[in-house]
Amino acid sequence: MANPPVEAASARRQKTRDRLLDAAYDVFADVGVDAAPVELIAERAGFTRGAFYSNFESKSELFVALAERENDRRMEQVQVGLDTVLPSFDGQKLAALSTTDRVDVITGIVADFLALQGDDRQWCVIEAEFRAYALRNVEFGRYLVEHETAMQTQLAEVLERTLLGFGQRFIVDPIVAVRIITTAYKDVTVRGLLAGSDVPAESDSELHTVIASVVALFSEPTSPDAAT
Amino acid sequence: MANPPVEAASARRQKTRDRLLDAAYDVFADVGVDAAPVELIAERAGFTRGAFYSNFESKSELFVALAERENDRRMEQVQVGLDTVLPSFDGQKLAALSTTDRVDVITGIVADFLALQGDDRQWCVIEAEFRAYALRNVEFGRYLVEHETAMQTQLAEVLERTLLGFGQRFIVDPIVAVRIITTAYKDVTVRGLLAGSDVPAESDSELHTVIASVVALFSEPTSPDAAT
DNA sequence: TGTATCGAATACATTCGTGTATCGGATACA
DNA sequence: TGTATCCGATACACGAATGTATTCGATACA
Repeated sequence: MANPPVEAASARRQKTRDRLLDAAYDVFADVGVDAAPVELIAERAGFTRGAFYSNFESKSELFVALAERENDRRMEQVQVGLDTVLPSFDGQKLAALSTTDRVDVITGIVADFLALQGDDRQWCVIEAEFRAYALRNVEFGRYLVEHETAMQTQLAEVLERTLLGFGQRFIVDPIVAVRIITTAYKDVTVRGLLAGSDVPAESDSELHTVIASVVALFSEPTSPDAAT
Repeated sequence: MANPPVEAASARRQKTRDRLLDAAYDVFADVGVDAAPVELIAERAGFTRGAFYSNFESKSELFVALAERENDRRMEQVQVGLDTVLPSFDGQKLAALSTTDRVDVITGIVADFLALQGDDRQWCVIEAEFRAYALRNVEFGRYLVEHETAMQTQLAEVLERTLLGFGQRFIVDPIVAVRIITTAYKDVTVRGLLAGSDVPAESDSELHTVIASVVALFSEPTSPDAAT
């Protein structure tokens, strides 16, 4: 699944490849992967089918390439995002914050993280396509789980470090806590989209409840006397 | 969306309609909705395309009909399932159970409920298709949210009643708690499918953790002195 | 300036899916 | 037993999408 291009393509070639991938992203979000004609993708990129078949063997090859590009991008974004956000926390005296403020901090991190990971309409649609495809293709399924696990591991580390700043630590596998939070977040986001882009207020409060609860529940003071 | 057939079809007609829907269920799960040719559906039902077009105007009409049939079926299953399960609890002295046993009871109810709601491979694939389609079709999106909300409301009521048997009650909107549980459940189920039908043990324990935690966190004793 | 190469456009053959119009057989009913 | 009706099968016409083979233009390089 992770095959870097062996022969480095020319700059020009790379550019049209990218434009085709950009177009595919749009088209897939608009009409779905299966329903998307190669011609529409090429056309929206400003090319003809000739260019497409000169750059990709088939639509499925492009699909996989797109998945890898998008997933890699978001993984990078998350990593650099964390590198810039985290230092500003580590130095502070997080321990001095009130419980409410702590939850706000966590909520902020999670929201930032998940925004980096992508929460716009198009990406949600694409992700749904990925998921549906993955359920019908074992190899892609494994790849997707791997990617998602990597993302969740990232967030888990951040939360662990932040909790540590509070003098807290998880009492369950942090990745489980992260999964609860992220799936809840996705659920709220998607429901908002499905319902027709209203009820943003309710969504926010729901999210806050979830995050606050998970954090409160799954953590305990690090002071040794509180341990089981 | 909810248009019952005005003119009652003949028994024969209804039968072929059902067989076509059954076939569509399989085919959609196998190759996806968009990629499914009408011919394949008809053929797998033991008919030709002629029968299909005699019974449905188009594939999208069949798609909607299928969604409604499956959703309605599961809603019914859940309702009758609850009617048979609940009485056996209400009479018991649930309050006498230990905390661990209580969690087991809740977990059992949730597992039963979600199994009724459907957790086999095919249904998961179909649901993913529904979701992807819903994100591209406002009307269907609203319908789907409505259905899911109805299901969640059912489970919420059950859990509320059961907690009451424990002398507990939710301190947040029960439907929010239910959503956390169900999305976590779905997540675990789908990840299991994607990873290749192994790790069932790990999945179970993860689920148990989630359910136990949510229940423990979002409820409090009903005794008035414990209220905020 | 000439030439070779690379990359996208074009044209074409073909396959695939759709939808419709018509046919044929079974069933119901007199 | 005859006849009408219902319903699925068959045949056909059309459009859409694919993939490939070839052409054409631009850029790189001598």
